Order: sequence, then structure tokens, then C-alpha cells
Amino acid sequence: MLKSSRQRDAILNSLRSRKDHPTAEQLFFDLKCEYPALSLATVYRNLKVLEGEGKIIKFHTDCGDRFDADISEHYHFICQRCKKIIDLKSKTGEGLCTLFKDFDGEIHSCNLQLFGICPECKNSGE
Amino acid sequence: MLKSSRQRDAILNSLRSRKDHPTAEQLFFDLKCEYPALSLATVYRNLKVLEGEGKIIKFHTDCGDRFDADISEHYHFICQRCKKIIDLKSKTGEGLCTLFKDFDGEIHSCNLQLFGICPECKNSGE
DNA sequence: TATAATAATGATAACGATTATCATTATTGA
DNA sequence: TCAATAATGATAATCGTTATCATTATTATA
Repeated sequence: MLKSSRQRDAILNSLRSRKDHPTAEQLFFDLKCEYPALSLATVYRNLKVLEGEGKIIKFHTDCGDRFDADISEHYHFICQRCKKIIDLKSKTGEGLCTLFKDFDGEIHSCNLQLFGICPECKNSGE
Repeated sequence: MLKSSRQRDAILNSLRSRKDHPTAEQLFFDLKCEYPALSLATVYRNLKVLEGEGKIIKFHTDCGDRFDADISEHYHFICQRCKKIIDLKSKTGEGLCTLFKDFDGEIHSCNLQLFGICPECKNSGE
């Protein structure tokens, strides 16, 4: 049974207020200001709980695990130069899962990452 | 400058001969039989070199980093029950990158993972 | 309320995957 | 043949994440 917790609420709210896709540690340092007693373990624990509840999404990158409070189907462009992550949606509106109708298993969710050079890096530098 | 190495060749050949998507450690144990002196560090090092050369692909999962010698665009279904990874190709033949033509950056590659229950697990058990 | 049950916390130790270090060996080009 | 240097094996170090555990907070019940 799940009890309410001030820390868990704060973690979810912080994640919802951000446009980036922070690591657990980044969230931790952000929340440290408002909750000086907060422990990094509490952040990891609650991110796992929130993921289990389906309120947030986790995905793996070269720079550790990232968390996202946007649970609608969208995709992540990761700039190979500056490591920035940009949200993308497909124009078709159709979910990607529908591309694999002939697959004989059940597809519940997907995670698409696109790699390349972001607009900023493309223009600045070279 | 890159010098030839018996170990690197063996690692690439082993990966090419496999249909699964092994971790570095799994490759290491496989190769240990033929190369008893092989070091795990050598496996990690060469996997990185091979990835840099574009000869193999690496992707992150909940069960560690996986390696794949198939560098054609394809996608990975990961069974949430048995953790098996199944290769999928989209029916359209079009690469996924083309879905984001309007994006103002450069997209070089992509990594799509699909999660759910594989055919075997779906039928057996329940 | 007061209280009992138990989920959540903070601190920190432990863990596992990956990377760095370094002396030695293998490959290459002159 | 030899000098330059890339690659190796062994192992220490690192880093992200998880487990442990005594304490605190939340909830349900009397």
C-alpha cells in the first residue's frame, strides 16, 4: 500500500515543471534547495515508484538514465555534440507501435531515440 | 592508427555469428573457450573501437548494454517477461528517420525499442 | 484522540557495469 | 632488425544505482 509522501510529490512536480530530461542526480540537486534533508536514495526510490505507477517514463542514454513526466507517445532527439535532448512527435500522429501489426506478440510501449546534430550545433561552430 | 588484432577480429566474428544481442560479458565468456587468455577489458575496448568504426551497434537496455553486428536499420522488441530481444523491421521499408523531415537538425541514426510480451510468453503461461 | 501497523526516509554500505592505469606483448613501417 | 606505438591482460578505480537499517511519517483502527 502506498502512503503519501511530501518528497515523492516534490519529485513529480519538479519533473513536470522541467522541459529537459534530467538524471536522478540532477533532480536531486534541484530539490536539495527546497528540501535540504533530501537523500539521493529517496529520489531513486521514488522515481522507480512513479515509473511503476505509470506517471513518468525512464529511458537509458549514454549519459545515464533520464526521466520524463511527459507520458504521451513522443520521441527523443539526442544531439551527439552537445548531448541536448529535444522532444519530437511524428507528423502522422499514428503511434509507432502500429507499424508492427504483423508481429505476433503484444507491444505495450516503445522508445525511439534519434541521434545527430541539433539545429544550434549545426549552425554554430561549423 | 589502428593495428590489426586477433582478439578484435574474434570479437567481431563472434558477434556476427550470433542472432542474439549479447552483453560484453556474454561475448567474453563465449570467447574465453577459444582464447583463454582473453581479458574482459579487451572485449570492452574493442567493442568501443568497432562501434567507432561503424561495424557494430550498441544500445542500452535495463539489462546492460547490448551489441549487434547487424548495422542495417532495424528495431528491437524486448519481452518484459523473459527479456528476450527480437529483431523487427518495419513493413514500409522506409527508415524511421524520414518521419521527421521537418526537424531542423541532422538525424544520423535511430534506435527504436518496443516493449511488451513476446509470442512465446504470450502463449505459454497465460 | 491514542495507538498500532507499516510505508517512507536519510545515511551509507554494497553492488555491478564500465573505464582507466600500467607494465608487457604484438604489429607495423622504416 | 629495430624503433615506434597500438593492443593486451590484470587489476584498480569510477560511477550510477540499489540494498540495508535504524528512525520518522502516514494511515487505519480502537
